Parts: sequence; C-alpha cells; structure tokens
Amino acid sequence: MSTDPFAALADPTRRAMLCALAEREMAVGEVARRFGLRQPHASKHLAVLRSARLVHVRRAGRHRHYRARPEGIAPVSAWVTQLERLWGARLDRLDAVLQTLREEPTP
Amino acid sequence: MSTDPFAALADPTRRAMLCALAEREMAVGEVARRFGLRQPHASKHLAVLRSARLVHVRRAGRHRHYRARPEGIAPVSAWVTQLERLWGARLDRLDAVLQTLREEPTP
DNA sequence: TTGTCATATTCCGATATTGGAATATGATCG
DNA sequence: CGATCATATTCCAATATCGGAATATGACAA
Repeated sequence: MSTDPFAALADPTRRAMLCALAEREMAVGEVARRFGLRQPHASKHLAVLRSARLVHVRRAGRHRHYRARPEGIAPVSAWVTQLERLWGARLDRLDAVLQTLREEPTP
Repeated sequence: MSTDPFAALADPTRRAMLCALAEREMAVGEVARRFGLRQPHASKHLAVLRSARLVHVRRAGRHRHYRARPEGIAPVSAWVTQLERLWGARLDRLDAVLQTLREEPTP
C-alpha cells in the first residue's frame, strides 16, 4: 500500500528488522521470535517493508526468507546526502563571504 | 510530541520543507505561501519538525524564522550509513568466501 | 489602550495505522 | 486424500494523524 520508504522506516521495529535482515536473511517465524512478536504481526511489518521495496523475499518450501534490499534504501540515502550537500553548500557560501570580508577589512 | 526524526520525515511535505529550510531560513508565512498551505497547516508541520529537533527557530519581532538544523538529521544519516556498512560487510564476507573458493577449487 | 499582523493552538471529522484474534492460503508429509 | 506447518490476510477496536475552521497568543503601532 504505502510504497514510500520513508513512511516504512517511521516505525522503530521495522528499522530494527531491516538492520537484522541486512546482516542475514531470516524466515518470518525467526523474525517474530527475535522481536517478540506474534506471527501475523511480524508478517504485517514485513509486508510494509516489502511494499516499500526495502526487502526481498525468497520462497523455499513453506518458508519465506526475507533479506534487506540495498537498492531500497538508496532513495533515502540520496535524500539525506542531498540535504547534507545543500547544507554544505550553504556553509561554503558563508565561508566565501567570510573570506571576502577578510580580504577587504573595511571597505 | 513525536520527537522521532524518522516519523517527522515520513511526510513528503515536511521533507520538502526541510530541504527549503536547508537553503535559507524562512518565516512561517513564507513557508505556507511557497507550499500552497494555509498558515495553521504550515505551522503544524513546522511544529513536528521542531519537536524532532530538525529545525531551529529564530524569533524576530512578530515573525519566527525557521531553518534546518544539521545535527537533527545526523541520527538518520548515521542509521542509513550503519545499514549500508552492514550491507557492505555482508558483501565483503561473500567476497572472502568466493576468494577462498577460488584458492581451493576442489577440496 | 485598541487594532492589526504573524504565529500557535484547539477542536473536529475523515482517514490511516496499530495490535489482537480468527481464518485463509500454500506447501509438505504420511 | 487428510493433517500439519509456515505464512498471509481479513475483521475489528483502539489509537494516531491529517486538513479545515475557529480561536488564542504575542508583538508591534497608533
């Protein structure tokens, strides 16, 4: 439903899940056990991560193994980087102004 | 209320606001005009960003000038970096395994 | 003081999200 | 085939969020 990775990451449990699934793939039951959740609850969180394309599913028999999908966090990473770059550019402009002021002490 | 930067960034309008406020500081009315929002609506979005410590307010007379606060996105940036590092470490381990297999073709 | 501008807050209805319980699907085994 | 395990989905109540309208606060000006 959601498809927006930022919204999917708004929940701390889902962030923890994604970290765990970046280390190694896990079945739904493992995830539920590890985070003290009931199976349907874990399944729903994983569905949100899946609809945001943050995880990938591998079907093996009756198990479904989830793992983090690195391309999924790329939009988030890019947005944060862009914001930091904007900020850096602002600081650079400030530096330029200060440099100009140093070169021309009292116009 | 929220205090969680991830939740604050779940809304696309707030993300756009933060980008704009990283370029230059703006008063609430400016923000509202720029994003086609009514004043109370803009004020509420800015309150969310403020409670997440993503923006800083400078009071000047009856105006309140908001600007992005770079330390605010640091937790988000750190989390994303950690996740990418985890992923990189996994790939490194895979590389090591493949390297081992190359060195010992048929054990 | 009164009036006005800029902003914040409150109240409200609509909508979305959460967590639980029950049930449905889908694959494997005997 | 029926039984069982792993997972997904549905239904529901509680809670949170969103967007609008009205109102409150706070600063300045006359």
